[in-house]
Amino acid sequence: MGTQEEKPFLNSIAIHEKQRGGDPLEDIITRYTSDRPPLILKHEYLRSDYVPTALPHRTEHIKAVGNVLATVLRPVKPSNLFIYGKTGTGKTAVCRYVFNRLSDAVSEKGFDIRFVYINCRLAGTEYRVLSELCAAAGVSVPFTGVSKGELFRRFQTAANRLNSSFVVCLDEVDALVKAFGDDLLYELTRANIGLGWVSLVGISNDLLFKEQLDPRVLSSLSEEEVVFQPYTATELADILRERARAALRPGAVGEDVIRLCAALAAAEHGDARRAIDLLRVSAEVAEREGAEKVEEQHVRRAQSLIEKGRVKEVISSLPLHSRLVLLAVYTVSRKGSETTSGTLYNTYREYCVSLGLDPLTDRRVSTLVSELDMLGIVACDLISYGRHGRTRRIKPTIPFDEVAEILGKDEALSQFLDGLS
DNA sequence: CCTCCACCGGAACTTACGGAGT
DNA sequence: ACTCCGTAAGTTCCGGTGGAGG
Repeated sequence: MGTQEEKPFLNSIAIHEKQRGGDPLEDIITRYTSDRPPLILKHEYLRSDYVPTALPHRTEHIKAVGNVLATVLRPVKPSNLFIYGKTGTGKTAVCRYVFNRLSDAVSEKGFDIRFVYINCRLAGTEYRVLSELCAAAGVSVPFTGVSKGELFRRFQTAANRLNSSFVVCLDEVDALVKAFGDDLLYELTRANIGLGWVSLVGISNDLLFKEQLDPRVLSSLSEEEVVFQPYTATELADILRERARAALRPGAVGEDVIRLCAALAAAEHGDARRAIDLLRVSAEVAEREGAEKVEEQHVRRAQSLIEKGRVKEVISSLPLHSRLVLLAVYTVSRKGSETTSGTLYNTYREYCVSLGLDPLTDRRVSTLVSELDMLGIVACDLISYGRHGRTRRIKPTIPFDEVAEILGKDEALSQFLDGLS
């Protein structure tokens, strides 16, 4: 969920393309075999996870992070470091950039200091974070079956034997702590591995995250802190200009398109990742059309494409009961009545009964609704009807047709949509 | 001012499952 | 074959709670 990796936008675009008479592939083939160089020369430079050699407007941050970690070159254990900032402010890119440089410098000097980057949200569990640590220490561990304590012990013995030290970056560490508490962080900050040491670089995009930490963990983890501010529209434009220069055919994007992408992304918290995604998809749209250059209309289309793609992706990966709940939200609100937890649950239960399914409890449905809320496909607020109780009011956030289109693909669900669109 | 509805949401517990180790 | 472990989904239990109506 959340941020998107590479998406097959290409397919959906290709399908929408009108078929003219004759060979439907002819257009495409001539386009791809023509002598004219393609719009996009280097796809990888337009991926948001690519770490460029230069990071515009982040020199100060690179210096700050570098200053803290540079003691590895002595080699002395660096202070633990905490990095805060919203999504797409360059935290990950800066961290990886510094890691790359320092890792080279360290191996030139012949020290065995290993730089490990772990994304806690992608790893998902404490167990998998630990197993990535073990992998960095050169021990392979089973996917499951061993206790966390055992895993930690294996990491320590391996590190001990190698006599090496670690700088571990825990990206999106707030996700880990929210789900599993800060025990692992506590263990790591005081890990004792013989002559070596473990330094932590925690990255969080939740600014209130600190409050969830045990004071002991907090004090040792944030010996040093660096805060990342969101990019402004002009800064985003600089970033996009860099990427476009590296990735696209010269002259393929005008200044107006860069500015537009930057402005659209800046409106959404100055998220550089979104800005770059937007530019990439815009270029892809233009490319597929055989356009000479990327125009404003391509950007607009790319934006709605990204949004639709996100919604579709999220909804179609929902488990059955969540989809039934979602369906109930949209059908009830379609009938005009206000959707409260009670009415929602009743409709949901009817659907379950007519499908021959055991309905989940209201408590469970309540958390499913919260999940849908967090995914942004419904919107909830808590209201009180006084004597008549307190409940959540659940409102749809996406046009009914779009949801109906996606949910309707399921035979079982489409029957409930009949006569509503 | 107090009551009491119709839920919310935290926490502990249960069940099912799949893999490891022995 | 059997035990131990982690994960995921779900249930049971229960202590709140904002505010219209008494």
